[in-house]
Amino acid sequence: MTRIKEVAALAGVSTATVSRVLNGKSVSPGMESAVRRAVAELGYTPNRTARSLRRQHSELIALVLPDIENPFFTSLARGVEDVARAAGLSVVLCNTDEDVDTQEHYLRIADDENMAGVILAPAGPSALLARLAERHRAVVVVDRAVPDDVDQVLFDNVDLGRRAAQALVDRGHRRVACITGPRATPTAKARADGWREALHEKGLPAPDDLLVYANYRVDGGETAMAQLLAAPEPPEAVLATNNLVGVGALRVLAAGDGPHAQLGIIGDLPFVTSPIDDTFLLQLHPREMGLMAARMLVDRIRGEAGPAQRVIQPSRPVMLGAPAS
Amino acid sequence: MTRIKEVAALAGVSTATVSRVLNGKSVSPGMESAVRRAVAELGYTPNRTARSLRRQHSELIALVLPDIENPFFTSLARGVEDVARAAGLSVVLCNTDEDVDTQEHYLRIADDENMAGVILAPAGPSALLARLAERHRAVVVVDRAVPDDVDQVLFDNVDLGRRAAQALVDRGHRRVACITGPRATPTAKARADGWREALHEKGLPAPDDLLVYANYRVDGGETAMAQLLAAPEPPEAVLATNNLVGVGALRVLAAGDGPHAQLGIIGDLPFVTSPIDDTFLLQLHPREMGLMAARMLVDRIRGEAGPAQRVIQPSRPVMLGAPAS
DNA sequence: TAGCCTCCTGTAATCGATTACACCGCGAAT
DNA sequence: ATTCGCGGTGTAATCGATTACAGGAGGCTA
Repeated sequence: MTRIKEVAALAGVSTATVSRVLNGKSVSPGMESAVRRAVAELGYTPNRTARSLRRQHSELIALVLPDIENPFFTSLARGVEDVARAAGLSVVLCNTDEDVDTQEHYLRIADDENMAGVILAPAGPSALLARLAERHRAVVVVDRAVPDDVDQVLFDNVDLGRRAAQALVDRGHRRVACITGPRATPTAKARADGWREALHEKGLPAPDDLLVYANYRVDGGETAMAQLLAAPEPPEAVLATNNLVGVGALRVLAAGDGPHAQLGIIGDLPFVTSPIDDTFLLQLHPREMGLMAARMLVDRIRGEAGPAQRVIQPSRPVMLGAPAS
Repeated sequence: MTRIKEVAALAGVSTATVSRVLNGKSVSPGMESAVRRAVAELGYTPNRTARSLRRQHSELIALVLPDIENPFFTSLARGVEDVARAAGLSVVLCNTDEDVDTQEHYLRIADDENMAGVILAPAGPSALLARLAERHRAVVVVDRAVPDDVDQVLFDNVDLGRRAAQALVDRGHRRVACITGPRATPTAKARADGWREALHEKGLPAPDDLLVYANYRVDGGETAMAQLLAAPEPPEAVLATNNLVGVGALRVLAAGDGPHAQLGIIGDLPFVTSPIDDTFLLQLHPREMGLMAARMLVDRIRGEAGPAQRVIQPSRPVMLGAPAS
């Protein structure tokens, strides 16, 4: 591989001058063109490890996600990637599998690699996160709130739950169930809280047997939906609070060997193949969330000061197909 | 952040000794325990940038993919990630969007960052790939063959196409269409070749109007399927040669306002929500492919010599639900 | 007891870039 | 004509680890 010394030798200048040309510092025109010619001839690109060591930060950002197989997070990753690429940064993708230790492991690596910044969708509370933020490393948290004083891009989860449940009630349903994520997940709890509030506001009961905590995956949605439909008095409508759970619920409905129920889903419904005319979708935009988070991160990396921001990402209610009679 | 000097000072030894303890070189028991105590007390972890510079390679591997939103590739990524993590490596995920220039850009970065290795699902021919391999950097190509002399993990695409088409013919269909990927994609062409061979072997015609080239995405499958079903003499069965195209085809069938056709899909059918009783699935295992590729890469990083390997990944035919009458 | 070998240990070189600092030359100001 | 200032340049320090090399202590052999 070519080194800066060889470029300097070929151009007949010092390494300092080569470096200055490549970093846009002022250099006399004659030398500049000599350097550029040498760079082109040798196909030189600077070694990023050496640069990172000297500059004390690399051109990498870490994107730490709970589940890279969930399309919600891959869309988010896509958004981050697009902004990062435009800013000359590369994305290191880390999968925590919802495990806090793994999360801490990757945050530590991000630190030890002198990465320029971190975007984290937390699997749980993190001690390292606060330390990173304190030493003013660029950090943005997405999707799930943390108490720390860092930039965050979030949904208003209570509001999401409320609006989705309201939409189902407004279609005339009185027994509206809710399938949400694990009890320990604040996001899941908040959306369920919204569901409960909406029912109460409409003067409807929200009994415990209409609320099911499931894992936030397809099989969780399947199990929960089957359980709800098998009840002595099945619900008229069901709210699934995330996209994978929604897919599971849709599968059970599509199998069609139980009572029917209208479905509401909070999420982005990727790769659905069944007709979903009668489904209410409160659409989230993970890609936009990723774009926003990455922009904020890039601003911080560029040195933007100021207090930590909390950005609430909007969502869009969509009715798919014709409403139920 | 803690530096090795501070650890050395606290333990009362030289930095060399600290480094040796951390890298498992022999050190006297007394010093070793003193160093370990100091490391624990300060919470020291070595700076990876400095280590990479000295060792001439980092603990990162690049995974360069054409489309991180395609579940096929996210499953593959998941497999790579699992092996990498176990080997102490982190994965840098790069999305080429099927663009060769972007691909070269990322390969160059992998080189400039002194990454330990690269796993590439090529969007097209690459000049850098050969150069990396020549300088015996660890490289593994997945999913799409390249002519270069590097390790590859592939499917036998002609065979996949043939077996899937055979299965549809064996169910009694005579007009079997094929939706494959872009004409320029060798994988797409190979699977279509297999389809053609199967029909010919069965003494059936494989006319051009039964072969549709689509983009390898959901909308490509939708358009192609709609086109096939709208033909004056629609096919009795349709083979979709990748999972996203299959999703698109399924959507059109599920909408149900055209003639019916039996579907065959080569892929891994993620997140499908419609009943797919009558669908033949030739199941691919991208996660296994990722595991295998990462294992081969790790072996190479550890210094394994020997000629470049070509591993053919198996697939499993699955009939979903009851066969058509 | 002298000579050698082994095993640790510390000092300093090294990886490859960026950049602080010193210095040089030239034009402007006095 | 001297001084000052300034833009441009090169030399060498620097980032933080790993590791080549030199040297010292101790055990073993002759």
